[in-house]
Amino acid sequence: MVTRAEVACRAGVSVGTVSNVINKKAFVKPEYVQKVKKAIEELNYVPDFNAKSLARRRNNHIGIALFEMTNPYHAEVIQGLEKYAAEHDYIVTTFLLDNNTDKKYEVICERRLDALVNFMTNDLPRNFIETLKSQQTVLVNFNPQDSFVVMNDYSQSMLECMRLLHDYGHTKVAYLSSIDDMRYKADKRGEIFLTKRAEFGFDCSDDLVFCNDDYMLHSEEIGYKLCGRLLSRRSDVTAIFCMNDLVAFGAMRKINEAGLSCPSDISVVGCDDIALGAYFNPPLTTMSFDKMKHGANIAKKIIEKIENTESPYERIIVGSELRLRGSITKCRYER
Amino acid sequence: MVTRAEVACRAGVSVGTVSNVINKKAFVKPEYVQKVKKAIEELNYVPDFNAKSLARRRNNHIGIALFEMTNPYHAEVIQGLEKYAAEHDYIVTTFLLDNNTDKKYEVICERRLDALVNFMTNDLPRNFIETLKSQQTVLVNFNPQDSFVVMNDYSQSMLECMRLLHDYGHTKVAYLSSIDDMRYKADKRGEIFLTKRAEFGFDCSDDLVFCNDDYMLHSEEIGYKLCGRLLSRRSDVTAIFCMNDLVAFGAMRKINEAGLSCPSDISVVGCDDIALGAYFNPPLTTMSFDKMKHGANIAKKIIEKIENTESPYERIIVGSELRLRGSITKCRYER
DNA sequence: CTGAAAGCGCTTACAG
DNA sequence: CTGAAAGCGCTTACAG
Repeated sequence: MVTRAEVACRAGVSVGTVSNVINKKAFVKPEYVQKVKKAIEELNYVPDFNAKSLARRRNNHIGIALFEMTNPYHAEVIQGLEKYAAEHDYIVTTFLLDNNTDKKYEVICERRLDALVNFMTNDLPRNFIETLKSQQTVLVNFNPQDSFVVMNDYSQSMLECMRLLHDYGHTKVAYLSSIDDMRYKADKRGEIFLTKRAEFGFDCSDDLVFCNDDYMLHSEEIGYKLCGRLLSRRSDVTAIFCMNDLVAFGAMRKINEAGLSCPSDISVVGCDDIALGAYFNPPLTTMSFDKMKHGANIAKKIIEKIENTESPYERIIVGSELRLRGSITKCRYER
Repeated sequence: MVTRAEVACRAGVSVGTVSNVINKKAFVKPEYVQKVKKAIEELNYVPDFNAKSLARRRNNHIGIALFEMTNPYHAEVIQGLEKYAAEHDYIVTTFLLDNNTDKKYEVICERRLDALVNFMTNDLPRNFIETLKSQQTVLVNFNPQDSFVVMNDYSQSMLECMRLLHDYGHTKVAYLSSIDDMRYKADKRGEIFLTKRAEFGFDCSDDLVFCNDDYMLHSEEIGYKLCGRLLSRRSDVTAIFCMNDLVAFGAMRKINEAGLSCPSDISVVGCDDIALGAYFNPPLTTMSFDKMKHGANIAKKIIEKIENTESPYERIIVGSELRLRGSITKCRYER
């Protein structure tokens, strides 16, 4: 490996000067600039970012805490995030916190990340967060007082969809949540469904709401399982809100296996508009927002905060719109 | 940030000794071990992995070159890879090479990765590869002479499936490839289809084979597009092999939109068995292999090679098995 | 404007 | 077995 010293030597300048031409921080006599560039070219010199990091005490490294990599929703958000980050010389690495988490908390801390985005649904240990804070790591989706908090505002499209189902004559409308009971009520979607369903004339029974109780399950499995419970408890259900598209896929599978049909027997609505939703049969109605742009926005906030500690933590709110597709239709009892 | 020096000071030993107890490389008097551990505990000391990397000239960092993050196939493989890697103290970061690639090649080189896995379908520039080699980066899926090469052996399940379609009375069988003409023939699946279809009595016309010609498209879009071409050219087709499950989803969508039905009009077979395939309507028949385990195996080979340069580059071959589901059935003309 | 030098937080021969 | 010290490849005040 050729180092900066060799470049300096060949260019006949000091290492500091080489740094200055590479980082364009200070003015360097054009003649030297040329010499240095030539030396870099000839030696095929590639700077060592890790050494740079140590000296600058900044890594240009953003971490993402995830439970599973196979959720296309996160994949799209991360893709947008990593794209923006890359344009600003940051790399982003994902940490799977599905097992052996204590060790992984350590690993994350040791890497001295500049920022960590939390996409887990369960809580992370307090001392882990404290260590991160003491390292000045910029946090996303931890406690509001010391991190950015990303909020999806589904209220408009949720209401729009509820109105539509009402107009279609549905009254036995269920809700399947991939998060547990407590969180479900805090989640905007759940809250709106709970508080507004009476207004739309929906049946307000408790047994139309099902929450996940097993953290190890993937969303599609959750949807499948919860829909099974729903059908056995309330065979009169005619429409289902699902907390995300994967839950909806699981529910649709269960509906098919039960010998029923979506949408003619049961309408299904998902959330997040992952790319494959439009490819399903029937295509999935869902609440959509620009996930790539959202990811890029998160990255932007993070980088601003890293490069200017003064910039405040705030909420990042994203709106959504209803994407109407074949998975919902008029209530069968209305025809 | 508390450093190793402070720990040493509080424990009344030298930094070297602290290193020795942390890394367990040399025997340290038990009394000192205790003191050091106590100091670490009290000071809440977390080692700096980047500094360690610089000194050891090894990063414990594996990179993955990807075109898109939303392909669930790669997601699963990467998940297995990252899990194994994490257990061995490596982190893995993905680099999206979908745009601005020159800059990203630089970034990758600057990070001094210990290994890079190539999941791109197009070629990477020679000088990029050369730089990586000069850095001793362990390569996967580059040229066979200087990298591991991962091969999926679909031949058994491919033949099994061809036999089944034959038994079901299909003769107008198409193949949709998400990679271009040249690569398609080199790919095992394509090769087998091409060379064996006569044996199974399939129609051997060229216009039953369609290859992708647009690198910017995602697999599901490719399947949708190619299936459109296929249907307009050969409305008599009764079965379709798709190069992967996403291509199959695209094809199925097109079939539905054309007013046809899968499988009663056209049987569809995918490849890779991504998790959502079983959730489709109809559930997708596909060629399956354990992607997590496969990813873990790649990680294992990589780490062996990093930690023992002598260990040779070899081929990593994975077998597959047919996963029979609802998307294929008897040829409609046979009933 | 440029060079010499200290420093970033570790590891690792090398003496003792 | 342990400590002092050089070194990893950069950055960045500080003189000049």
